[in-house]
Amino acid sequence: MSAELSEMPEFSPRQNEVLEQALKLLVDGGEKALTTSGLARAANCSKESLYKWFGDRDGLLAAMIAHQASKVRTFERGSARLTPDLLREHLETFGRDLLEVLSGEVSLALNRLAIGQASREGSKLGRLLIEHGRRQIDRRAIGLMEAGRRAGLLRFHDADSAYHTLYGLIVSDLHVRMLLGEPGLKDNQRQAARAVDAFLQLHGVSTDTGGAQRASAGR
Amino acid sequence: MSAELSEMPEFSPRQNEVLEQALKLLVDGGEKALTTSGLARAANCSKESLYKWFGDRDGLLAAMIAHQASKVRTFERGSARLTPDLLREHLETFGRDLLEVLSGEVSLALNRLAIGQASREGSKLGRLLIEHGRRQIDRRAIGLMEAGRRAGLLRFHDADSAYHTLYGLIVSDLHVRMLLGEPGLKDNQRQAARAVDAFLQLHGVSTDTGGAQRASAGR
DNA sequence: CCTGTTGCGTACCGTACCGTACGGTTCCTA
DNA sequence: TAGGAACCGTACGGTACGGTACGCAACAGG
Repeated sequence: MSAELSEMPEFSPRQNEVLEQALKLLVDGGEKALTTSGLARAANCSKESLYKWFGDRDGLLAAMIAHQASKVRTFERGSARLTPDLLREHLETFGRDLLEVLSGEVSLALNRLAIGQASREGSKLGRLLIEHGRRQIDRRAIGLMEAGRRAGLLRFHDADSAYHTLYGLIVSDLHVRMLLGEPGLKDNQRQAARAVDAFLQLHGVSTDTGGAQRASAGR
Repeated sequence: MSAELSEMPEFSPRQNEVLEQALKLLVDGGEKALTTSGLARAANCSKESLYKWFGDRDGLLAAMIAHQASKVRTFERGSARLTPDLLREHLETFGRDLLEVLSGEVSLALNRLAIGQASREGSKLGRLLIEHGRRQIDRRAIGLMEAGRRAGLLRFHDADSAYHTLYGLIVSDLHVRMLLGEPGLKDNQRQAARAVDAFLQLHGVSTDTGGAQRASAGR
């Protein structure tokens, strides 16, 4: 689908290469490790080029976010005739993908960066990250919600609200904990399955999909 | 109750005064604004004293977390004979308090600080923050869970897991969004009520507490 | 009154980083 | 082949911060 293809600043291959190096530096060294000199050295380019291309250090950071977001395209499902089991499967896949993305090294590093800068500058990076990084996955989920309702499998007043419920059930406080440095889950699939069970118990139609509830073991 | 009164480093009144100033600087300037010189100037003390008292800049940050945590004592409810309505009320109060704490300026600033430092140094601050800032509130919630089960009002296999479900329903992605700079909710009470509704639908006993479900409007 | 302690104010040092400038090299184009 | 643009590597200036050292005032006890 790809309604509007976002403002497309898009960078040259060489610039993308540099941005990739920048992400690498950021991931395994934190913001402190991402210096213009260090990036120039690591990427075999000159500082002058960095400032010519990205204008500013903040411009570099914004470019990194745009670059990373451009890599995480999520496909809108063609959605061939939803069945209860198919809906559950799509929801679980969504949950697993969400956890996978949120626990990714690059995502964590960028979120840490934006959060660190959130105090000053009116949280420009934060808004950028929410816009670019979130819109895609939100769209996918809400599409799924409404497809489920159209198929008579889900029941809710507000798709956005239902989506936030699903999100909370899947992620809980895990995202913040990982941002603070705790390790992620061992089994994202299991967590997604449990969350979807609960979600369907809340918003699924009474004819439950495939055998009441599943196993629900401890965290 | 206050079982163990935590390791009690505890600081002198003068030191607490300085720590308070440090929090103030951190809150409305971010980490960049919290410099030793700036703190010395703002708190009318000398840098030498800062280093004598806290040893290090990281020591200062840790002291700030400990100091803030020492202010947020949460009372264990005496829990006089739980009724369904009382349980719901306690859960909603817990949810509102949780949202209130998480959206507090100081909490956000400290979380941002710890998250910014999470990459380097093995996320020492992050662990500190989770330990000091979270244990109290976790205890309170889990106590509530188990009291509810003992009274035959809640049904779950694992109190910890149920608590995380409640947490996710209450907070969803709001915490991260606020950390990124977005404003909080207008009505925490409403959000708490909706979360508790869903939670009781999942883990409450069939005899629902007072009239099926309440209103559930859009976010 | 003398002396030791505590803490304030400030000057200072080394370092690191942002941003710019300059010389040299490669590659494209006329 | 000549000219120019883009880029690399590096060096430099300005600034700011962490941490230390020194001078001085207030105050306690003998």
